[in-house]
Amino acid sequence: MAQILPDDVPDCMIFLLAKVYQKAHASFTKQLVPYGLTNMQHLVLESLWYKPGMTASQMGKFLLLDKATLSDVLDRMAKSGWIEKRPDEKDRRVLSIYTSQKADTLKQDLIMERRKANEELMKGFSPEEKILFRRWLMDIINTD
Amino acid sequence: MAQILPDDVPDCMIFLLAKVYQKAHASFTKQLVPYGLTNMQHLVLESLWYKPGMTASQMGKFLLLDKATLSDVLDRMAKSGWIEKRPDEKDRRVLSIYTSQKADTLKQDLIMERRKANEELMKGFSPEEKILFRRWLMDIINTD
DNA sequence: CCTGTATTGTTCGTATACAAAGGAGTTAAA
DNA sequence: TTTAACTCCTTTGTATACGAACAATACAGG
Repeated sequence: MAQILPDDVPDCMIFLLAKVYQKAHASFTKQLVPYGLTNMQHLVLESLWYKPGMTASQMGKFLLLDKATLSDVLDRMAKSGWIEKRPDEKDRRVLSIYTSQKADTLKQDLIMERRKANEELMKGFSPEEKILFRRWLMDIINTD
Repeated sequence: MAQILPDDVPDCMIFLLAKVYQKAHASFTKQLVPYGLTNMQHLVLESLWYKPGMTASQMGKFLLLDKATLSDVLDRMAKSGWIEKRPDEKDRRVLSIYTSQKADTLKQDLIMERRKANEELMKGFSPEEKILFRRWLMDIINTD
């Protein structure tokens, strides 16, 4: 266990959160290289498996992401064959998003990779600590 | 307190960490608008107040940031007058970075803004919980 | 039916992020 | 002292992120 951060630096939770996320993100990114997926693209697939046929707008609300961000991500994923955008017949403004066959074939593997990433990240925590830590993160997100 | 995240979504710590960071980042970004600074630029200033005259390379190691990322950030900050890059006379590869007068004038205000952001983010936590939460974040960063 | 308002997704502009490659400078070893 | 290896910073290419402006569409009220 390397001591990367000294203890006497100015106390900044935003910095610590950025670094924890950076670490988790980098680790999961490496895990996903064999699949040719990014972290964000994996997240989109999981969200579609959770709620198939979501519109871009619904997905943005679900994943708390700006529509501009999502627009680019979905565009790349459609081009690389991970998802399909189907125009809605009732409302021609809307695109319903579906996972592709290619994505569905890898579903179990990809879900497993996420579980592995979770375990790796939290491996120093006891089961009780994991639950409390997760609870605290949810609390921060849901506060205000 | 709005319930943004339902409880039955797939368990993904990376997503939760991303959202917690996203929230903290967005909040601090708004706080910094009156100064014309970004979150990252504020971080660079704080690091320079902690260790004046750091080189870009040292700062990258200190802030755990890629040199390519930092190169752009420092360039923008030099152009907008927040920092000064001074070539090192001993080693001409190196640039020593110093805060500008303009930055130093606002030092106390800017440090106060960070403190305020910390408090706001952790306002639902007891003092003991804050300490434990911070400890856990540091542990994750320092593990491996 | 028609007009003002709201919503959906795209595009633009700016700022992170980081891998990889490149140019300039330094150092160590032969 | 020459060269191989290393270090520092920049540049390029790709992927997030998000505010703002926009075109197309939908809808509510008059």
